[in-house]
Amino acid sequence: MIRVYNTLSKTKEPFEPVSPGKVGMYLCGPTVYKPSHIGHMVGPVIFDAIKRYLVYSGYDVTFVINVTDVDDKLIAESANRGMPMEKLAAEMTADYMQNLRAMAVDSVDHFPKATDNIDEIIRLTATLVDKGFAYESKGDVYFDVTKSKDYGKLSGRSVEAMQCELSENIRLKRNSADFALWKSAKPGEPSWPSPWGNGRPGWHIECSAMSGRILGKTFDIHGGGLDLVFPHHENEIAQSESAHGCPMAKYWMHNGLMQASDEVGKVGGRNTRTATEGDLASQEAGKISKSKGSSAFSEMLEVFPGETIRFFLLSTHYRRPIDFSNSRIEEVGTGLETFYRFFQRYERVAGESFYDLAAAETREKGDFKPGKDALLADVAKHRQAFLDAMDDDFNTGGGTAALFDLVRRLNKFVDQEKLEASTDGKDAALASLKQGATTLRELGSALGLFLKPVEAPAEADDDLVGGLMDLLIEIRANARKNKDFATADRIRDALGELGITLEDRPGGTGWQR
RNA sequence: GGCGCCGUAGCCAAGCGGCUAAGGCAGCGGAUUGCAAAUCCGCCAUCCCCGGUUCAAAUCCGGGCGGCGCCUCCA
Repeated sequence: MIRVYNTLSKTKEPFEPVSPGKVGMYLCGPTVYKPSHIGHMVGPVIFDAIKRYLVYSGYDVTFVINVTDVDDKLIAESANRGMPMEKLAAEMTADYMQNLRAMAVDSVDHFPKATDNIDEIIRLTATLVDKGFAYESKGDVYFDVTKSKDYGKLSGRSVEAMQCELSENIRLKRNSADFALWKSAKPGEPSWPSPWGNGRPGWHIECSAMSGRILGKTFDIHGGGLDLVFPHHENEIAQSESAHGCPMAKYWMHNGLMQASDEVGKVGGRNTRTATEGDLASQEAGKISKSKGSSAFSEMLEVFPGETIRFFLLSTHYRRPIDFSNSRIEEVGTGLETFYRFFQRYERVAGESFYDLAAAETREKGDFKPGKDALLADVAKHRQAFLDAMDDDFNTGGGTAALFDLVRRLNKFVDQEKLEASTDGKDAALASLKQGATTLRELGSALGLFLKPVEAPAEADDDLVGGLMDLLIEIRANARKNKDFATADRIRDALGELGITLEDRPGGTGWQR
């Protein structure tokens, strides 16, 4: 039984989809007016992992992330750049998509754009006006929060508490907390014809329109950053539920926000990372936000592999805020190496790539009977620990811990059985190892990890380097055979200075950059 | 001011009333190695403070202290 923390109830609830077996999931995506920063990746990575885990658990999941491509910020930025809004939006959307790919976020079924859904937005707005929940005011249309009896139920605010003097520019509204569904166009602004004149959608309405169109009036999971609880999600609820007369989403899930650690910029002096890489995020401590500014995520990807950043994001619970710093990601990367080294080890021992293992795609199929096999008994135990953690509100931190336990157990097995020296007559041990590795692949896949080999730091002359390395290793092997350790160590040390590490293993010498 | 979150080892972090408080990074000791690297084994916390509830609390309640978020645009 999966349990989910619901912001609406502030408790963990058993996860039971509206329609048995089917899950509709909507995540608030970006407003595409600037290149994405790491904060934009948190939600997509987490909800991608959640979708994978739900699919793994046997659900048929439809996952939607919207792209808001018309809004005040877009209009301002495009004017700023002297570029049509559509062109700016297209460029920034492309940047966003590329970043998602790098993070292995590929479980999204729909990326609806606001500008492709203007008709639906107008229809929904008209419905709200017809039903008396919204009113027109000089070409604008506002939602009247006093008409929604439970307005504030998500964020715990009361309409009364939000009342304040109506200032000059919001005199068009009846109450200060009312928000725009439709905004009349000023000259030169992008606009669409509507019953209220030319204009464009307000900020919140596109999510109500698109989630309703694709997932239905009531769907299962609505996600987003904690900062969206108010006003964005509160207003979505007001719009959708007033228009449809039924709950918008059953579970509201909010991820913690990424914080830029104040040590950013100071780390790295010690070893490999240098000061130039120090300000991938804001130099300022505190939340990474638009107003504070932070570097483009694409630049970060030039320094860290996508999978390392993904693992970093998944190594803690999604509701917790995460402090970002380069050193933290480096540490996580060090931990990830343990897995990658095991994959290479597995390939040497088993003669097949870890990435070619056909793992079960559902937890049901992945279940196996360990019998009296001591290794498999432990594998099953760690697998269960992983499932228990994930079932408990998608505790990816606990889940990754189980993954570490699992590799360690597998490495220990390879050591004990001396599989690296020789596998002759060890078919049974190999079979057990394969089952263990397959389980690791199964669980990793459920989080969107270890999907495909990390790209080697590709250098054009790999053949040449490979040939030279073979030669050096051969020369060194001869030296070692002759107890000429001076020569052997000279070779290893010199390579070390070039950033190449030699590993003498039972089966021969290997190397890595 | 209103709403809310957090405080577990040097650092990150799981844990949500009851087994010896997961896991990662760093460090130390050992096995292995010609020496290393990798791997494995071991060591490294009574959970911010003070009260209370309970047979039993890191886990619940109250009060402090210390971080932080939202209330305006934000994933």
